[in-house]
Amino acid sequence: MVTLKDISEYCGVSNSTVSKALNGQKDISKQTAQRVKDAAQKLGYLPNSAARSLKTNKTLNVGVLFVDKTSSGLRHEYFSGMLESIKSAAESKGYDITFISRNLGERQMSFYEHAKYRGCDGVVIASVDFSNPDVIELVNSEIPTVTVDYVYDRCSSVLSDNLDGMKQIAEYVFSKGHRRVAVIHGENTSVTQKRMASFRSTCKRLGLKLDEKLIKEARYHDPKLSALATREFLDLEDRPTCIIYPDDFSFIGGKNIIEQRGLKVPDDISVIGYDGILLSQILRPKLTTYKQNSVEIGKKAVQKLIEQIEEPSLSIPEIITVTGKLLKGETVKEL
Amino acid sequence: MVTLKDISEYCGVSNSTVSKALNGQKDISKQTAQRVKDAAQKLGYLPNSAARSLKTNKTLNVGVLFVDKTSSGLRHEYFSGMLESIKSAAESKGYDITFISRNLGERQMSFYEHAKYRGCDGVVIASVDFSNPDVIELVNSEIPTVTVDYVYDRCSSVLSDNLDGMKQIAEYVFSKGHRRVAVIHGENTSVTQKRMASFRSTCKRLGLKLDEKLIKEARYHDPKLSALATREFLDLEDRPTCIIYPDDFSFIGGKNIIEQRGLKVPDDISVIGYDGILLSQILRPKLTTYKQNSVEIGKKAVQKLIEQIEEPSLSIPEIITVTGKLLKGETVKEL
DNA sequence: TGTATATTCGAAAACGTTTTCGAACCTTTT
DNA sequence: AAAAGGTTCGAAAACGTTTTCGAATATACA
Repeated sequence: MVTLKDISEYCGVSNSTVSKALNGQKDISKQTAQRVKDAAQKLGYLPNSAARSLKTNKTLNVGVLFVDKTSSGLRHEYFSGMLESIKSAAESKGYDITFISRNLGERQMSFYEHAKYRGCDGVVIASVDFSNPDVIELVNSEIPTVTVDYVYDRCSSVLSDNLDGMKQIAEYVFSKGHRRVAVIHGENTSVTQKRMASFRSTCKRLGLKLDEKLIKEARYHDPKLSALATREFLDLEDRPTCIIYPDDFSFIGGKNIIEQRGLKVPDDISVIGYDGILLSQILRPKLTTYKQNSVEIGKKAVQKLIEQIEEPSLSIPEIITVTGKLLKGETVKEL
Repeated sequence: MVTLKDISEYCGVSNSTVSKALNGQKDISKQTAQRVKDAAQKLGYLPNSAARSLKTNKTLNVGVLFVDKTSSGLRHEYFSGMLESIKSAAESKGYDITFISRNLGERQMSFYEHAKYRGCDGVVIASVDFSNPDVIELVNSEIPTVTVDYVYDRCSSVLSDNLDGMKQIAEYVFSKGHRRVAVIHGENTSVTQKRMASFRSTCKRLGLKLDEKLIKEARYHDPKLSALATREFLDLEDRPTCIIYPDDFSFIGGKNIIEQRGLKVPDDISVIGYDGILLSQILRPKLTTYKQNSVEIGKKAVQKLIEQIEEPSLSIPEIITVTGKLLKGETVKEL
């Protein structure tokens, strides 16, 4: 292994000079700095990150908390897309990313302990149970954190704009003349609450009264439950003219029931999804859906986190909202 | 920060005694060991991994090389599933995982340099361009590596059993009486070569001659290209009775064309996919497909890698093949 | 020329561990 | 009672950096 020492001996200068030259300190003359850099290049020097972070207490490493409670975690395109963008945003800033989990080998540890042990400079928290005490401990610790799609008091967060999403969906559907609009929503989370509040307020604003019978709970990313709800809707004597699904993937469950009944989308019934996954744009008829900007969300989360890490005094907790875009497909009929 | 020193002062013993007690060295008496452990617990001690790995040259950290050449990388369920299982397998052995990329901040570095800088004890390589010189450099370095779905000379690899996969598919299709069977395959990789070799040899073994016109190249995870190929097949005067797709997702492209022509699966034409993604089992009719065991693949890759890390002398390069399973759906008609 | 100021460098301490080796003590054996 | 062996512990070095502070030299100014 090539160390500072090798370079210093090669160049006939001291350890500190080499270190300073390589780190661009300006109390080293141009000439020696260049000489040192050339030697480093020639000898194939790589800094030892362990030694470096032992000294500096920085690791250039951010943790990612991604717990797959329903075990669909990374299989969900919203999250895998976000992860990719977290990864590339972090890389471009010189940070690596490491997954944070609850235990290492036999050793049981909390998320906080794990992050601290691994020396993460900060942690992005996404796709977890935000009521988990372990998560709360991490957020309240001295380690900078940014949450995605959930807001804690003293911690920055990046939110997909669920208010806008549902608003756009509702307005679009209503503008197409639909009045009996059913909604299948996900489990009771803050995301779901926002979407439903947005739906209700949009109805109210437009002076449309909504039928509580047309609202049913299912689960995100669970086509079976959405299929059940769809069946119940179709069984109503006064069935809805449009069904809003909790997400694109869940819609597939509903689609099966609809086709099984011999009904056609959108002629017999209109549907609309949420997420804008690749599949939604491949399906025919093309699915009308609200595309969440998971790439931007991941990017913003990392940017805010790194700002907090590098400028802790200047950076104040902030709530960043990322809006998506209504993708007008072919599944909502003009009435 | 609580360090060894704090514990040693608290207990009135030396640094080394504390270290040895916590690491279970046996030249420390039961009583003092327990006293030290209790103190560590009480003071909330966490070892400093940087200091530890500076000394030991181990990091308990494995790198994952996942380059999204087509940028569909982690969006592909095969890979996101594998990543999840890599993650949990590594965790259960006490290792964290870190993504390895080509550059950190402004600093350009090769994969090898990155892995070395970050001090990875080993690297799992998947979903990359295996002909990339940077990948080859890493594989030939002193850092233990395991590749997925590709074989290098002196490096262990874990392979999804593409020979078995295509064999099972072909045998099944032929057993259902199909004789004009079209194959759409992915870009020219070792995986594709294996699948096609398997298809050809199965034909030969069964004494069926295959029509080269019924073989077309598309790309993995690209429904548009598969749609094109499907159209060409359907335009043939003597069109195939069954189409084998490169993967389940690509099939959706073909499905659109088929339905657009007013044809029905499986009555008018049979189809079969590859991968066994969640979607395939939700679709109606349920897709017949070969489910690759991505979870097992990830797990085996990590196990082999850690074996290599911890027992370098005992561990010899090995090629591990993981078979999948034919999921008999409803898309292949009995002729 | 002498003094003040910049510039350039190096010695040494420090970060928190692990590990070697020897010292001290205790137990057993003869 | 002495020797031999085993057990338990600590001093100190080492891992590869960064950083402080002072020394030495060069430059500027009067």
